[in-house]
Amino acid sequence: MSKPKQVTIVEVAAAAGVSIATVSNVLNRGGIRSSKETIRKVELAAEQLGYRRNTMAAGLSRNKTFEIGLIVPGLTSYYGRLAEHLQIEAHQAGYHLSVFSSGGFDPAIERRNLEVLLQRRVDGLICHGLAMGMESTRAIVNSGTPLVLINGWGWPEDIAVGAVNLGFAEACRQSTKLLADRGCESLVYVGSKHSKVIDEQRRLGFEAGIEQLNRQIPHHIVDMKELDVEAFLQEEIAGQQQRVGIIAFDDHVALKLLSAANKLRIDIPERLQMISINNNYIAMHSYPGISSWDIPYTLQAQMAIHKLLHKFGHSVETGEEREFEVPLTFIERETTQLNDME
Amino acid sequence: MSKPKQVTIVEVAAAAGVSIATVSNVLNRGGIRSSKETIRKVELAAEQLGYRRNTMAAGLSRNKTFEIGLIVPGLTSYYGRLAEHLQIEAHQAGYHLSVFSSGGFDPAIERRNLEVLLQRRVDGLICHGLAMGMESTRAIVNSGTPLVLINGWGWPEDIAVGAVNLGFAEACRQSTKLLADRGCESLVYVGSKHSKVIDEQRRLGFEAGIEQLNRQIPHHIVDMKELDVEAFLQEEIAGQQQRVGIIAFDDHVALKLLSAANKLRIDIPERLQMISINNNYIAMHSYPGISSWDIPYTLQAQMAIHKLLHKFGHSVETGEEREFEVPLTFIERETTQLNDME
DNA sequence: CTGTTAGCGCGTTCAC
DNA sequence: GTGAACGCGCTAACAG
Repeated sequence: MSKPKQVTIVEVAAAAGVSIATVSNVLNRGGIRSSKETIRKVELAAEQLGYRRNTMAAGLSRNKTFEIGLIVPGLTSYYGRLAEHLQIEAHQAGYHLSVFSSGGFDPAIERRNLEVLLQRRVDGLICHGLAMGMESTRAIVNSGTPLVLINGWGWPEDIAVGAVNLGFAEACRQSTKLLADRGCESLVYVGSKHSKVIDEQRRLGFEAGIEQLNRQIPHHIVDMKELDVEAFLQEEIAGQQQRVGIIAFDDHVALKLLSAANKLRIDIPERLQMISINNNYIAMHSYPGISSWDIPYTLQAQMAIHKLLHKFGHSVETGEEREFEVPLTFIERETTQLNDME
Repeated sequence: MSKPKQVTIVEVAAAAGVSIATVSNVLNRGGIRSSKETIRKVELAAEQLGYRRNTMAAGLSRNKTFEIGLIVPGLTSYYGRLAEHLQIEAHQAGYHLSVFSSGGFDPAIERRNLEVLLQRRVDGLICHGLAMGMESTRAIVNSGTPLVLINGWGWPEDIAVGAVNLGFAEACRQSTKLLADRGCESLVYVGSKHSKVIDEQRRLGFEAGIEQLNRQIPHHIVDMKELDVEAFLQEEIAGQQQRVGIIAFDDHVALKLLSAANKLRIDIPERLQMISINNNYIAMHSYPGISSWDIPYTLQAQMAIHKLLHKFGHSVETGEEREFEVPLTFIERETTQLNDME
């Protein structure tokens, strides 16, 4: 069962009593160089017949699709919001964004999605943390399709026209300092190895933060995946008299820690302080509220889209650097606010 | 700056020393009716030249795009996961899914997305809870593109070929009963009017559940949007000696309630019991863990895709009913497990 | 089995 | 200002 035939400009032209070229002119460039009368007739005919322009034919003909492809590891939480904002920015520029999820860093799926997108001849590509490695990426992308990376540090110039990176390292560095200032006598970063590069950035920032402290301070790095949360907290906090500061990979990790702490009746923020990254719904509405680094999605999305538009020849502002760093904003909540500060 | 010219079958044909039709045959139907030798030559040439089939040209030519459009209100949490699963199912059937977010039930954006999708001549459409109303929907969709609704109750046959609906009503009905059985002497449904139809389903289920109880029981319905959570809990629970049962619209709403309850030191589940819908990360990892209704995403996605495939003529199993109801599964956690039951 | 040819729907010259 | 004609890259009949 094939699709019912759709209305084409041929039929509109016939109905309006003009040629197809005229119809194309009117319906395309808003009726430049056409008489008012003609415009009216054409628009009326198009309206009545229910004409809808065929994207494929148009794209084929002018070798431009006005489509941007996005590949993200998933569509939940952070990735989902990013996708939404990118879509908005793309629309605003007259493009539309096709969103593909690579099912959590699966190289095979990622590769297939990339292939699909290139076969559609998208004008540009935005990828979040490529999983498949740059050798094969290069082979695929060398079609001439501009690629912008999000959270891709140190990629060679010949594969990506630019990158928009979140300032995770800096956020973690400052968090370390802040927790130390708040009187934490032991610091730990609870990461998530699964998200390779972005976990690494956080770790680097944490280590840099430790280095910069004026004093020696016990610290270590653990991974949420291989962590018995309650046992960890028991040992880390309940056993000692000091105040411990935790930097959590993101709000999800933070929630787990927080729940365990609540269960163990650990006093927050007296005995345990915590900072997370993402500042999503969880951080805002958990108890106690989690101090967290907010992500400026709009700016991030704008930069990514603008880098592509710039490559397309549109005149838009875009950072000069190939790697643009988007700073996060600290939102303080109860997990770091000492009671006597209220 | 236009795109660099891409390799076409013409060039592959020349390189392989065959005609373009042969190339098309080999590269398309996996080499049916072609000699081994020819296949090898063509594949080699294609490989070396970096040929990549042009989806637009193919689609234009055969009047079929193998593309399915999805419109959801957003891309976070439930919607994001739904999109991911739909994408998987679509891929498995040889289609790909273009995901569009309508920015939280915005009729204008939804309409524009629909328009874009139809201009792309997608083979089918999946929409989650249409916002713009069926009059205008009908006008748009009457292009002959099959439409499957997700969580669309009671839509006329001429606009959608079917619907896949989650059993919210039933879940809420059973929740009501369960809470009553657990000794709750007062019940309240905390909804979210913003999500019209799915809120309504829950409400109906709640009311049905109340009706079916053997005894009279105080109950009412409130909306999270216009709720001072702490004041609400104070009045509802702290002031009385009875045990209160709450059914929350989803895990997000539940988290807010839970946090307030924790803050007020309300004993859960002795004084307050709670059941939510969605069973996402929050329900699983909050403290105490929230009893919640799990959504069978895979089944839901399969049904939706299969309804479309069926319409396309593929022979797949699909429920006979136009509206297929997907049942939720109850996952019990601490918010309803009385201590003496451990 | 392979090649020839006629579209698919639209954008874009050019003449008129 | 308008219309005829060609091309975009590919598929689908047919011929051979």
